[in-house]
Amino acid sequence: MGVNDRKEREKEELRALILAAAVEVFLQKGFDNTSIRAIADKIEYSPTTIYLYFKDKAALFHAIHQEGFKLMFHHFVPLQQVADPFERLLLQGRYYLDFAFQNPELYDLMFLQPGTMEALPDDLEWMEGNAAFGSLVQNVQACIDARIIWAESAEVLAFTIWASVHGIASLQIQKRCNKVISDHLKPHIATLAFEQVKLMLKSFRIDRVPRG
Amino acid sequence: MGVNDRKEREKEELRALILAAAVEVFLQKGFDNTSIRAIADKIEYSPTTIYLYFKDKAALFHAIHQEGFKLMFHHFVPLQQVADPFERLLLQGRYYLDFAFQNPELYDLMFLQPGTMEALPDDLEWMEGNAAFGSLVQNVQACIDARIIWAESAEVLAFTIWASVHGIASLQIQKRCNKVISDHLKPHIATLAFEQVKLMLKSFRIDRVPRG
DNA sequence: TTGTTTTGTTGAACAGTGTTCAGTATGTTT
DNA sequence: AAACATACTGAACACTGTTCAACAAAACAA
Repeated sequence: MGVNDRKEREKEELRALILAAAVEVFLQKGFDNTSIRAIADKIEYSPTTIYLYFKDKAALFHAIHQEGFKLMFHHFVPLQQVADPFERLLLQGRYYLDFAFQNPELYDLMFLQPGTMEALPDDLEWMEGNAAFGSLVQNVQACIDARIIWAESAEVLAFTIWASVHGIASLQIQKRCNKVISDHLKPHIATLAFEQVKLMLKSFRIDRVPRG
Repeated sequence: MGVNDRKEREKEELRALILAAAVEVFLQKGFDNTSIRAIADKIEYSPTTIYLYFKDKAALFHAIHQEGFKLMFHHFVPLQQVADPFERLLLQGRYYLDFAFQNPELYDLMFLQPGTMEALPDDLEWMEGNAAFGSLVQNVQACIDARIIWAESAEVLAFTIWASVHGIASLQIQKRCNKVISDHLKPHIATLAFEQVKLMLKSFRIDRVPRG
């Protein structure tokens, strides 16, 4: 049935078109101002049509959130070229922050908007998040195996690291930094952020020496 | 002019009544489901009336956010009894996490919702945030002065600490933890969180010794 | 080539939202 | 008692997400 094949292809294309328009509107107008009608207008379809390809608005946003992870993984590709585990861990921190600062709206959707998580049922897995966190755990484990870092549990340490980096990204993106940090520090928040990550990661090294 | 005094008092009372109802609805129904009409219904006033006491919905939420900080400062009062600077710092981390875990909706409004910050004009200060962060900087500075901790800048280190703690709270409240962390760790996230804070703060101590 | 059925799309409507403005009703002052 | 000021509200506007009956076109059957 060549006809069905073509139809399926067309259906997939329209879905992709809707998703692309949704991403565009989302990045341009932000989370709160992204309406189904605005997306429909952009591709010159009726708002009703969108509901034939996505269950509801939450499902559509979940699809955008998946696109965000695709972009993030693409951002992480160069890491595989780095042989030294600790260097790789450091660089992963830097890339993570880079991604967050360069794509604040996407980062917000991926890690901050609660609605995005409530969209997927309780028993269903958060595949994208697991994959991202899993790669961090792996890198931490590599550092432990190479006796560069000591930790009881790679997962717990990975979580600590993730929380720290995410905390910085979150405070910046949610605009809590600019209102609290001294003026002379503001221009350097991005570099400051990475310095913090370096400092933290180094504090877990076995060979670290006391300061002072 | 006893009449004007009374009127002013009544006006203040109604404002407080609206705010109290707003907090109640907000804590009960969550951010997205808190509507002006629902608040108006609760106190049996017209929705229009609310606009006589608050410029718009953002201003109302900003007032709720201020209430949240009042509660948080109240939560922090016992800290003043702790003489040892490092103990005080540790305890501040614990109390911060306690507050976040016990009042997830309020914490969300105070530190995560971006709209709350956009409500106050650019040139205006974020008083509540500055006060909270300021007290952290003070405690860090006290540790530095007592030569318990070493740091180039108390402010930068305070920011690092805040980011770490906030990161944990954020991941938990935005429900990113449960989808990523192993099942056997989930019941202990609260204690785990504080262990992380302890670990991190201890890593800044001058007298710390290398592990392994 | 007809008639039938399936498929893709939509206009109109519903219930809800934040917000505004003309009007009312009440209390205070002259 | 008349004039004024104040506090409040009903109705409306322009949005929002979502649904459902209607419709056109394409695919299939005869």
